[in-house]
Amino acid sequence: MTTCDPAHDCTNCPSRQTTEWRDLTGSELALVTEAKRTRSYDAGAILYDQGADCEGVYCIQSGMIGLRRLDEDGNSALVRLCRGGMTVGYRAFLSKRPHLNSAEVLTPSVVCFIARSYVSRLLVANPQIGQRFLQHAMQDLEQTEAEYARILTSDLRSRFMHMLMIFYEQIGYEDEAGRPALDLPLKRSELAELLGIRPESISRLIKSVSTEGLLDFDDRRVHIRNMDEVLRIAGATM
Amino acid sequence: MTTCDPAHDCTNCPSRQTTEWRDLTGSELALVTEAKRTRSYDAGAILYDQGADCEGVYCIQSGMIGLRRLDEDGNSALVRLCRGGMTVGYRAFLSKRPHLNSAEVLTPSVVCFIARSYVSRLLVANPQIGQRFLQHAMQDLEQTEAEYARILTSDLRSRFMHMLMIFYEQIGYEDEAGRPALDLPLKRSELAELLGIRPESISRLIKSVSTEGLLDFDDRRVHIRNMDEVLRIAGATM
DNA sequence: CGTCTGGTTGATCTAGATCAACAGGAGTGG
DNA sequence: CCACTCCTGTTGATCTAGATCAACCAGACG
Repeated sequence: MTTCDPAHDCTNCPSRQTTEWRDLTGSELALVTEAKRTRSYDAGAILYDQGADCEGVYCIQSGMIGLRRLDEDGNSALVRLCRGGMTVGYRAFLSKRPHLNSAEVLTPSVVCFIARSYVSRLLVANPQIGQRFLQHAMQDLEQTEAEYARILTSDLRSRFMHMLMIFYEQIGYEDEAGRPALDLPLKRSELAELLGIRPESISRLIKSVSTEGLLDFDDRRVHIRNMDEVLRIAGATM
Repeated sequence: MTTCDPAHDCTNCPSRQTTEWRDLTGSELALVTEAKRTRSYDAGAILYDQGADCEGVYCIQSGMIGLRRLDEDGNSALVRLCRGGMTVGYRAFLSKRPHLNSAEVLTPSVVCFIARSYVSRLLVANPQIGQRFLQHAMQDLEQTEAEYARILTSDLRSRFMHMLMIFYEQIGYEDEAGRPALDLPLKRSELAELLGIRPESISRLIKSVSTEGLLDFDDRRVHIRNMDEVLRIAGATM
């Protein structure tokens, strides 16, 4: 399921500049490099379980991690997606309480684990890190609240288009014909879990926007045929 | 619309113990007492507008404030309720960016305003305050994410019951007959905005749970007739 | 007295849920 | 190699929860 690859060195890690670790000094970096455990994970692997105590934080180098929330009745929802350059599991660390979500590997990923004790040490050594965590929390809060407001006011089609545009911003490209395109990193059922609907409804939604000529879906590949209209439906504030 | 009442003194303010100001020392408290502006607001007043720059933070002494988000199409949703002992407007202060929501007075309220410059000074003088703000952000994030997950997985009836139970925890009491009861602080249309539905749907929802004998609604007064069942529908994790 | 706001009700429409069937791979094991 | 199951996705038929539009009612307030 997982393999270990200790070759990575945080000093040159390209992801680090976007994480809370960007302010580390040379000696602190050396500490992290020594402390971290780098591993590759296949899709389906679990970084940590909802309800488990926090053992440390996870720095994503590449791949996609989903934060999943399970309720009492066994319903689950994907509440957040995390990609390379993001740190997950930090909230349980800061709050000193159990994880509220589980972290599931959605696409093959390379992730560095840094144990709680080291993070604590770094936090004491470099107060800047605390600031970065605060910023991270604020950013997560803004994003979640925006999605929350969107779900209360917008219909499904608008939320679906918005989700696609988020993906496009992150991993969009131009196809051979110069058209905007993207390769969805998730399967249909995961898209459904992000929107809080059933997989069947995703199928029908895709079919309807396809027949209207807005987008072309070929398995996970999406070609955007009418960007203006897609953006209009998704809503101005992207 | 509003009246000014400078008589309040933060030193004895009962709300302070639950806010980020709980760690203030004597001299810092004196600064706040001097800096703050205490006012009474009627329902409908606006503390700040979505998109406006942050001028300071608002300490709620009593009453209920709603944070409202407006989207491009003019749809609005109530994304958060804030009561006495809570500080609002702190996020725009921390992020140094415009307010993402507007703050609207929902029931007559007494609110202290503390200008940005003073908050900055306090933040420098007492680093504990920064910690408190981080905790506040983390708490808001937890709450919003929990609601977000709930909306994705639960049906309307469950969310409605959950909302009522939240109110009950905060302002519930026992009626003459010893039954659990509460007085809703909001009008029907505001309840609807919290759930992202139409006022007509709230009416019908109330009618249906009433005829089932779960609850009695008399205008804004609610008597809970079958607490076990209400809790079951609301979901275990309250 | 008229007007306005907040709330309820009725009739109808529609978006998703639900349940069931089925199709195409990808393994897996004979 | 084939037969098998598992997994993912699609489609169809039907049902239901809310939206929508319209009417109406009660109280507050000029």
